[in-house]
Amino acid sequence: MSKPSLPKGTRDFGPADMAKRNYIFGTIKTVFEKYGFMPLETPAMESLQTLTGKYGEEGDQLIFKLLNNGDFLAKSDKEAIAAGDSKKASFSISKKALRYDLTVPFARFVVMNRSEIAMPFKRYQIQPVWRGDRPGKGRYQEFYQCDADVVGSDSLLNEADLVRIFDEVLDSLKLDGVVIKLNNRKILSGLAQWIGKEDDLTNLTISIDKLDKVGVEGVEKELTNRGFTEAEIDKVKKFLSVNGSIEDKLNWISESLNSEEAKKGVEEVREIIEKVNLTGLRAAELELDLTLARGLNYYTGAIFEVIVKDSGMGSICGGGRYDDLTGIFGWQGVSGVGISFGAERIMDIMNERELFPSDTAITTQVMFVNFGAEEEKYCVKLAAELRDKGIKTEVYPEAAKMKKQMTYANAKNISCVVMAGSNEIAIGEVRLKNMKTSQEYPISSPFINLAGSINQLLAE
RNA sequence: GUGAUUGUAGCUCAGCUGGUUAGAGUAUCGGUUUGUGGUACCGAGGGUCGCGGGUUCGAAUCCCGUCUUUCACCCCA
Repeated sequence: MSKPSLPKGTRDFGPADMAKRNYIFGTIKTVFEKYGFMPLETPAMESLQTLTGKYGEEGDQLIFKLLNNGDFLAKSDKEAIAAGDSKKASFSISKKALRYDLTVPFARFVVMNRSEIAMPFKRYQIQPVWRGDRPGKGRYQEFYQCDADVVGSDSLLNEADLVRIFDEVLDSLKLDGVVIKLNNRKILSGLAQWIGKEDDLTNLTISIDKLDKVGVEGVEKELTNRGFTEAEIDKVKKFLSVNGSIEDKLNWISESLNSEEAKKGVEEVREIIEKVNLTGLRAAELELDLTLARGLNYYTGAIFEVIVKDSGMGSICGGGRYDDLTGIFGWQGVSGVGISFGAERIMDIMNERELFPSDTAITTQVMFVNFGAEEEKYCVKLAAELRDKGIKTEVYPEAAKMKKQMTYANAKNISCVVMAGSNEIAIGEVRLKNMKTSQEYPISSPFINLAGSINQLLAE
């Protein structure tokens, strides 16, 4: 019991991990800001009331609730406890909970600040969220989301910009084989109408969404289990088998589905693609994937998902348009569209492909060997000079054995070591050692020349 | 939430069907080398064998519970 440990599904981020995370987050942030998004942060905890009921039955159970401070038992709902009603009882002992995603706190923020916000409002938010889910590979109870949303604008220019953001971020990170998948919820509603199941859109989309995982037979089985008839399933299969160019697919839908809703979806897709094509994309491929459904029910228009070919990984980004984001907080009719980057998965792929530049790791560039009290004074002054010139510098803090100091420099991957002992100081020079090649150079007038020599050496 | 799986030194792992003082490699520290790291040799420290209970003369080893890890399903980022 004496050894400390982390709670399940959480991690520490050491200096090496932090360097990588900062690199990814920095890239995302830069691109978001380039497109006019502004930063927002909300508290780690929200009122339990704000969060419950927003994520469905299952989601509610995954919310981390915070116990009230003080004598919470005194004010607890004894009846509910006696009756074994955990859910009811929990409200009497918990008023706050950790945020479960960034979208609901954002909606809360928009509603609370509606008089001050200039619409359309574009914000981005990069913060951790918490879910009491069972952890697994690439799944944690605490993880970061990187969201960008636009609310208060129905224009499809927003969708096109978000597609460009996907492209620009992932291209900046040097990821190859990026495919941005696009679909429209209205097309899926049209499909549901066509087969006469407009009331059962949820079951339909959940089943279709699994296509790339379980294949056509799997989807067939899913639909059967969810109470679809053979005739209905045949229509779904026909829909799933449509292929060809984007234009071919869109034409098939307009002609075959005979649904106003679907036609509207087709028009939206055409317009988004047209607007994206005004500039084109740097590297990513834009694809119309009619089977893309995404589990989240609140999407009402465009939906996006981004994958990396040959990564063996699911989607790394997602997003879509939702009408009425703020309706749950009593402000109807505010439409929004947003995207989210899956930073952990992006990091996994980049690690696998070794895409992190070597200089992302933050380390000292120069270390001064400490020979004793007098020499130390000299080195501290010289080190200050180097720091003023932007060189990451440290003086070894004690006059330990040289071997120990060199081992430290080596372990920390410091590329230059400066030695200034009494002999060198007496004749007005220091020795600069290149740790990669073991070569040493005498530097005279170090207060003038040392920084230049180091920069030259670091540039090699 | 369901079914499996894992836990022994800082790290990676041995430890046969229960039997004295639980091992190795690596890392750390010290020395060979008191102004020179990444190689070599010598030596040292470091473990309530995940935690709790049970069976037994005796448990790292068997049984039960619990926590943690990993994997599939469910769901998701």
